[in-house]
Amino acid sequence: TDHAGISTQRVVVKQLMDEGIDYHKLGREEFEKRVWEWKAEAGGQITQQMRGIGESCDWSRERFTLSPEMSRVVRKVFVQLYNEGLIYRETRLVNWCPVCLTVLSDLEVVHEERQGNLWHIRYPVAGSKEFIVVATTRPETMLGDTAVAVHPEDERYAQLVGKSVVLPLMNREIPIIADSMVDREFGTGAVKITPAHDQNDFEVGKRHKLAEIDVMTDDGRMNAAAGPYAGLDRFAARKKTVEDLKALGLLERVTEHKNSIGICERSKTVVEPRISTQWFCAMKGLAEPALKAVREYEPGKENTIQIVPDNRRQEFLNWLDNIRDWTISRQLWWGHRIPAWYCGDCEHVIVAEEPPTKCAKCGSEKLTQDPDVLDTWFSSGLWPFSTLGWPEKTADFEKYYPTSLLITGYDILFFWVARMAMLGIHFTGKVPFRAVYLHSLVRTGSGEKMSKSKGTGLDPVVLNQQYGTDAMRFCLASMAAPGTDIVLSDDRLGSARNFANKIWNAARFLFVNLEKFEQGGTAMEELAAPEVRAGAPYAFEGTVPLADAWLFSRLASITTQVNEALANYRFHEAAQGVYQFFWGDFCDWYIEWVKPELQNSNRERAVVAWKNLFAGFDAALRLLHPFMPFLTEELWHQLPQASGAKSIALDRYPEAQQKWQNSAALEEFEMLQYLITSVRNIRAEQKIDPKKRVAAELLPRDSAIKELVEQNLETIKRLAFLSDLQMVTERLGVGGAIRSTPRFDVRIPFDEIVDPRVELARSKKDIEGLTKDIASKEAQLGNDTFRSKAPERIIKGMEATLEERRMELRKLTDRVAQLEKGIPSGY
RNA sequence: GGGCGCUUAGCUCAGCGGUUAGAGCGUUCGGUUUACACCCGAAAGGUCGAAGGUUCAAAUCCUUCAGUGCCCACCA
Repeated sequence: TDHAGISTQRVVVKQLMDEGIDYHKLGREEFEKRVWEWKAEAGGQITQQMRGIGESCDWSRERFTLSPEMSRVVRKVFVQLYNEGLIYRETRLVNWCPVCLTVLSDLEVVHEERQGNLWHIRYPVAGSKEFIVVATTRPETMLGDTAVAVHPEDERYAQLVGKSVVLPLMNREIPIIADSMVDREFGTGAVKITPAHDQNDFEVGKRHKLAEIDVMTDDGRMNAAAGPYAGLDRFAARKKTVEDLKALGLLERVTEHKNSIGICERSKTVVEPRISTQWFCAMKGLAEPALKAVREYEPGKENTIQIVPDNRRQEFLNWLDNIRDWTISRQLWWGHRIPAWYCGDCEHVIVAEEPPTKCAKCGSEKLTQDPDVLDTWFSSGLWPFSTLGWPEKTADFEKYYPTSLLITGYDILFFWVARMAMLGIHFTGKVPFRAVYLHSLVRTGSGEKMSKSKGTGLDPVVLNQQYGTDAMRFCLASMAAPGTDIVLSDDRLGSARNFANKIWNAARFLFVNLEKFEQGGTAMEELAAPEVRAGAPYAFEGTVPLADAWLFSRLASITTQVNEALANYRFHEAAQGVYQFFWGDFCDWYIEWVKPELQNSNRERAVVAWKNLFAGFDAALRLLHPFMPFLTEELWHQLPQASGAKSIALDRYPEAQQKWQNSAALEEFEMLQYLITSVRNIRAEQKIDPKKRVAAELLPRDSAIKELVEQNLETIKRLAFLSDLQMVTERLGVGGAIRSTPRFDVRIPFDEIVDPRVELARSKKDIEGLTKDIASKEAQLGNDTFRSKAPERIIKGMEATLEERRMELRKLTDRVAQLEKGIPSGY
């Protein structure tokens, strides 16, 4: 964890204020003590939360940026950068927060488009009755004006350049100068120059050697230099100056103007550009190698960094390309004190890791340390190596650096990731991480960024209580498509909770039935599938039951799919894959299918069923474990084969087994699924009494399918709720509702209460879809260019389906004709 | 002013060159089949923002446009 300089200081300052204590009066040392006390509580809370949501960390390696060890690294790094000339101290115009009372880096200033005004003010030209009209968005800063600038080639003002104006309200004479920075098109083409309060003006001031008159205090009020306005808040001063100008007849007009305002990221106050002496870090040289490492990334290439998702990579490169120097000092008390001392006698600056006793230049002992601290991100930027014991060549450092992966939100790509990349490479010569995964941010229902101050944040602890930690984790993972943000909804969370519940219930089914089975005298251990841990299903010698072969084949593809998704940081695909497998395949089909087998009076067969059931469940739990750690860990330990193992987290993650792939079983099982679904569909469509078992007829078109159905007849009858499934050899007539595939037709005859009109409507609708499809396929296959250019497998596949569809269409057309001709009486 | 996204079923979103476009929720119909109603079974619902273009083939690639969101930037 980092010490979060500004935010933490703000919190504690406020806390003190509530107690009626002014932190300035408390003094630095006492204040720091208070912050440490606060940190002891809050810091614990954060790691508690992390544990609560199931983050799996090596907690023994927890580090804090302000610890003595980390602080030592910070000083070492600072001194080295200083000696290399990369850290320097300078007076320039910086971003100042009048509430936090500190300088801010460019990144800590967020820009907001706001509706403002453009005030056109008359500045009287000295010794004449003329005016020059300037346009400004910040009239209060005119109190610090030291010139008026026009464009050198602007004919309108050419004769005025070199003359001066009398600054209204202050009655100070200031020059009219020419500078090409002025945009002739904007406003009046004449600009007031306030070097102490505007970046552009500051530069103009430097070029023309203008005085810099700071008219504000550090907390955003007008100071003595503002004359009669002294003491007024800057916004009150704006109002007052405008009123006074108006009274003097010097306000020509006011127009509306949209402009972007810099806001302090923490306090949300309008940031004030202010002249100040600060410490800076030169970035160009540091950025270059980091830029190279990211730009030259290729899989496997040494010392490069992969950024995921890819579009963030371009963002990263653009930012580093245009990087500007980093303001690293902060006027705070909570943080790493800058290791610089000033000599009270000769003003020499000493930068050292340890406090010096006397001035290196004049020997004076009157040394005072710089009161400022470093930007929090300075120490955070050292994280990957500072935490591993650098600069010592520790075993940890040797082993874990460069780290493999950094996971963080994209909102701190520049703040943190870029700085780690730059500093890591600079100090160790190696990239700090080989890959960066930038995850989505969770947004509110209306798509806004969550905000504590607006109260629109979602508390993970509350969500955990409402839905369960596993459900929340699974929900987040399943929605984490890279490149888009997540809008958490109750619906989605609810469905994840239902999933957790489903897993729980499936387990309950297993264990309840296991109890019954064990009473039959089989020991738990005998049901273990020991080879599962090595990635192989146990009961695969000899004849494999179809459903088992199918399940493990499905498992093989899901495992491949999940592993691939994880390797490519496509967590949502992984989560959705396991969901589908567990609920759709394992629960809805497999468990239902093997239920009777589990209590089969044939002991041997029952044992096989149990072993495979456990093996499948085991694999599913393992696949699910990263998403739902608590539930899976708990359930896994109850499985027979888990005995002795420490933790599912420490056991192996499933790898796809080639030998489980079984396309024949897949195809056969799907055929039976289709058969069962067809019957269910007819039942539902025909509103057959759900309590009524009906008899159906089946016309198999080849002996293989006939055999297949015969072998699984009892299961099919059970799952399709049939009293009988009669094999027939003759073509099925219209006397019922029919579903067809190329390999079989199935029919429920009319005497089982079937309404021919429903069947007729259904057939007509099917014909419509088929006709359209056939037409489009025929058109494509009839196209010579398609035939010559499209790949063979596409053409072959399309031809085959076309043939099937045509056959189906013929059958349907026939049936419709017959139905229309002779709907039995009574309907 | 630059850059990056997004626009697909009523809602929230996947899919991002190939054979009748998917999920969850919602909706409709049916259900006390000894794990689960936080459930089971079945179904309806989309000319994939608009217009052009590339291609044998486009939701998927390109261009323009229209909405919308975000990031970056020193237009007073």
